Amino acid sequence: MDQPDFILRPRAIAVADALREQMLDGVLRDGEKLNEARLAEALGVSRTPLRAALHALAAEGLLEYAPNRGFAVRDFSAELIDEAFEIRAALEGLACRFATRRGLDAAARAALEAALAKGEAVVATGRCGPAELERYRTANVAFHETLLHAAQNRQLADTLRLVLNRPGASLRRIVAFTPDQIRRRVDDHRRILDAILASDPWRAELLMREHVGSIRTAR
Amino acid sequence: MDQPDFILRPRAIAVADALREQMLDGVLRDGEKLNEARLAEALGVSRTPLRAALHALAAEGLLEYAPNRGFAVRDFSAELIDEAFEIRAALEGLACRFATRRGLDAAARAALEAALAKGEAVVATGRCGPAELERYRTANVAFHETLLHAAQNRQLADTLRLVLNRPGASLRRIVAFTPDQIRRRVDDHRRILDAILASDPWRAELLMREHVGSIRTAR
DNA sequence: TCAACCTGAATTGTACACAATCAGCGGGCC
DNA sequence: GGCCCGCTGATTGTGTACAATTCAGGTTGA
Repeated sequence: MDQPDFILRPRAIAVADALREQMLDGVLRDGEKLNEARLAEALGVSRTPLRAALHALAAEGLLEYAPNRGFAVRDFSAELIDEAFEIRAALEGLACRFATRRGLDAAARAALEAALAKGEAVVATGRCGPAELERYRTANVAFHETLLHAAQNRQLADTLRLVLNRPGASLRRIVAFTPDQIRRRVDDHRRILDAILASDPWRAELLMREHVGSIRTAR
Repeated sequence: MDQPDFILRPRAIAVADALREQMLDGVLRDGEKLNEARLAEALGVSRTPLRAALHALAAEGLLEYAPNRGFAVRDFSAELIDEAFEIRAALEGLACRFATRRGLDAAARAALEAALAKGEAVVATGRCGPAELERYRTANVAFHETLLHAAQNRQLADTLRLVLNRPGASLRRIVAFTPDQIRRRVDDHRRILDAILASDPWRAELLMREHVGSIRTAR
């Protein structure tokens, strides 16, 4: 949505997106060394835009870079993912406080209510097959993204985006697999929204922080 | 220290560092459009490594990028700097908690004590001329960097580093200009260290968060 | 007067060729 | 046998040429 598709995106940008995707999907394995010539051919571009993308991804922290030795996929062990979740919890808590302080506009409020309702509808089924999990996942992503947007803080959005791009720390990843767990997480969302609507920034922050932080240990 | 100087650093890396420096020093002005050909000549390199550096800096959030339209220095208004300080406060608070949870080794403890003693020595003079401010600045940087290192969390270090690189949010920037203000900030450091040594992670986090957050409003 | 539209100069995006550096390995030396 | 040295193929780093796109301006037409 940021990039209208009638604008031809430079290959460097498209390649960076593709690689990010491949890392999230696990096509590129942890610690894997990236050979520029082979990778360029596989992606159908020359080494020039590829290298620009690699430098960008290294700056984002997704790749390791050693001079004259090339790029390698950074390995995200379980411990590192735990760390990422704690950072994510702190930053999303912040976003929640900012959004509360600033106040929700009608659109944001409607979007949050809709996401919440969708989650509660999943809970109401009492089931948690693949279809339910998928519906819950999209509701969850919508809830968190809407809140981040409502914080209207681009620095925070950028910083958080970097953390969310880490494999294993993505918003897409859900940790609730039983009806009770989903119920608990949707209930978290309800309370968070209540705190925001009650204009209680610190409570909103605390609840969000706890909500995200609980993912870490819930594995 | 990360990069022994007998390794010849690629131009792309050196150029990125130089540009970062120029942005912190205000040589490159906010919002300024960067012309690749001119910039490359000014830095004495070709456009190839320059463009790699630009893509990296854009990924770090220091530059704006628009396809086919090039790179521009991101402008950091007072409001954006406030936002950066709130993020910094949250992340440094986190670092403080991690360091406490993990426990300080002898070297870290000694370094923190030394930085603190240096700050207290400045306070003891009762003066705050340029020399005192400079001594306080180095003590302050040492205190915060040591703590970040002691957290032993590379993801957090990377994330925080990005925020610290934002012009105006740097560690080098000090906000205490009267003896009383310096006294207060050194006293903050003392309390933070006390909490860490007392193995009180949450108090350590809270104190650090307040300490950094107070910079924002202290302007 | 003003908007739409050419047009070419400036600027960015990409490919490729070549230089610099590294990793693996075999041979000589102690 | 173990260590150092220098070679060689492979890989990364950089410069340069050219293609693609944007932008400023002047021109034309309603």
